[in-house]
Amino acid sequence: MNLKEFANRLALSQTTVSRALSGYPEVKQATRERILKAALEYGYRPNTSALGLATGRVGAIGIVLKGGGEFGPHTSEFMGGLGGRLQQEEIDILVSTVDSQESELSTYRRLAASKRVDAVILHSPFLDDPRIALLNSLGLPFIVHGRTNSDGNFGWLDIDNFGAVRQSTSHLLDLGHRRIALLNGYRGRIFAEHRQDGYQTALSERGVAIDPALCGHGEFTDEMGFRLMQGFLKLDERPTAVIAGSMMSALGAMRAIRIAGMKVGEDISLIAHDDVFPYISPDHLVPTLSTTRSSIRAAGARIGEMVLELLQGTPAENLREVWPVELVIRNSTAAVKPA
Amino acid sequence: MNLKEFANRLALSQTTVSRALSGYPEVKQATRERILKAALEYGYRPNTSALGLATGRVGAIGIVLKGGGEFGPHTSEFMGGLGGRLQQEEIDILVSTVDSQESELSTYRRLAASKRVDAVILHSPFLDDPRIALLNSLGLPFIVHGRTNSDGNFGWLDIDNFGAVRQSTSHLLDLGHRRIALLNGYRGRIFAEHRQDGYQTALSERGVAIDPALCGHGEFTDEMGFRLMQGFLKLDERPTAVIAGSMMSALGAMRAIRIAGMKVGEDISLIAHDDVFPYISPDHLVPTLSTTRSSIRAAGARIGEMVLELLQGTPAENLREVWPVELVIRNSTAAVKPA
DNA sequence: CTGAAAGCGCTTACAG
DNA sequence: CTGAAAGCGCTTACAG
Repeated sequence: MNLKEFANRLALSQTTVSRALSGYPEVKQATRERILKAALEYGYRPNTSALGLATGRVGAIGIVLKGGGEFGPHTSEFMGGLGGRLQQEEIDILVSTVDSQESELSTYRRLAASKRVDAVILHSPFLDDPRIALLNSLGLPFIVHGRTNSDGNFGWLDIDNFGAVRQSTSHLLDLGHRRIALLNGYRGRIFAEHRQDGYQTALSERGVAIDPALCGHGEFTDEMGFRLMQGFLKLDERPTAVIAGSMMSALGAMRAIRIAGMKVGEDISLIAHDDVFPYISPDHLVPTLSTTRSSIRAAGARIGEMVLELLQGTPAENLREVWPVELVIRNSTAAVKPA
Repeated sequence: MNLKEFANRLALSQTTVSRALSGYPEVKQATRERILKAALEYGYRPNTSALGLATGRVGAIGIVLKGGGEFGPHTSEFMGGLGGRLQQEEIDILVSTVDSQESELSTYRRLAASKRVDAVILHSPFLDDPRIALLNSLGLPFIVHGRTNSDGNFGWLDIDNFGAVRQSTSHLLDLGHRRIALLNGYRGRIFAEHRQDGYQTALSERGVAIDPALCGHGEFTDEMGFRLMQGFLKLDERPTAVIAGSMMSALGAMRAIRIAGMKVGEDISLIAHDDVFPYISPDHLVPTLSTTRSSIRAAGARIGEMVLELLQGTPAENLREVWPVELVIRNSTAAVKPA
């Protein structure tokens, strides 16, 4: 059923019906109520394409994901939060899959030229990120999940990765550890750089030298945590403590430690960054896992809100947030064992 | 830039330009080439909303996810495959988040009434699924990932869950196991019922009684695998073998087994269903893990293709596939230890 | 092979 | 408070 037919049934003009449905003030209360009730009854909804043509707004927010690796648990949780917030305004998420950086850029061009979305969300930014300049030149509104050094006036939300790892490293130093390994993301990604900085800052503050052999880089998966940890354990002088970038890498690291015949929280201390996955809680591991905690789902929800604010006219420079990260001590961390 | 302006620059009519871009045959080859080249140069793309209004096709496929639990690794992999296939036709995935069965149904009504998508993908069907009847009555084309007993003419793709678990159970029986536990999904979901049937059939074939205490139900997560396995290990007569529903539950089960001081592949045999996650390979576990294998990413890609075929007019009854599942023996399965 | 024009289903200035 | 009509940017029957 389209507006014409729906208005006819009510013996009203399309104008009045449209205004009532859009919440415009100049409709008599009684008329509005009658229209709203009928819309529910007949299941009338404006055609999105027509609405998009007439208003320029399509009610969808875009996110571009690399088919290979970016459909993971972090993205899922983030999208759960994002979608949950957008759902309240009946805005959907448009996911475009790409297989390379190049096709990611051309996808933004496509989305902008065809006016397929009202805004996009950029994630996992690099130190200097070409996507920023592109989106600005396309005039496609966006919010960045993370930060970047790239020029441009845009909103973003990031967690304090620097502070998180600085805290966890300091805590391990307090416990007497000096050989502390870091399971980090790939270099070039801002969050990984920030974590590296936090790690190095904490070590430098105590005059502990940095050993590059203790810095691993990879995806935040069980398998990568396992493999990197196995590498650490093979070192002549193995670490006595590890900081894992995610719950997934922590699980992998714990497997490697156990298989090597050692105990987490006794032979090796472990702190993980916890993005708060509903299906894997640090309290239910054995031993319970000390973590730096920040809900990526909550970040997704807040970014959804920021996009809505952006589209309502809030200037991008007012949409910038750094979320603090909390260190939660549990049983996976202990004083270093005397040699 | 819109069509009018683009056509003006080329000194052609909108009609000719539109036809050239849509690949209609009645355009002179030279003209078409000139238009295609210019479109690339100027970055012209038809406005999706206008296209949607004019043609009734919007170039997006919908999928509705429950915000709570359905944004997980299985969904991610599936969507990676789906998106990868649809991307080739520049079709995007529209994700709508909901928080209940009820709001899922009303979301399908919204998507249909507002013509927001060309088709939807239904997943994790129940034995008798109200969504089927709704989508049929809405006239919204759809493909089901999984099967259902619900009436209605629709296409679907499913893996042979019955055969998979029947095979793994039989193999464990061949190895002399009689106490075999099953980490299954929630009852009511078709795939879980099929797996249960495969399990029971294999046991019955050998005259082995079914012990309900050995049948666990839950999400396919590390944590759920861990907790259910801990429960099994506390039984007076513990299982000597376990079939895990996913790699995630297998990892959790392995943790529980190790923490209990036992060895996988010696004290307890383990077979997992492997949906083939790129970041967790059964060959890299210790011990390597025997699995029943079927790529959920490949299923996503094929379902993307099936949706495209459906939209091109292939009758739904020609779009039905059951994929066989392969049992791969590795080192986590061994003959039962003499008591 | 090419073009002028109607129509897709809305919103929104403008008029009353 | 309500309505007639232009316009958003395409596609496509119809005419040539």
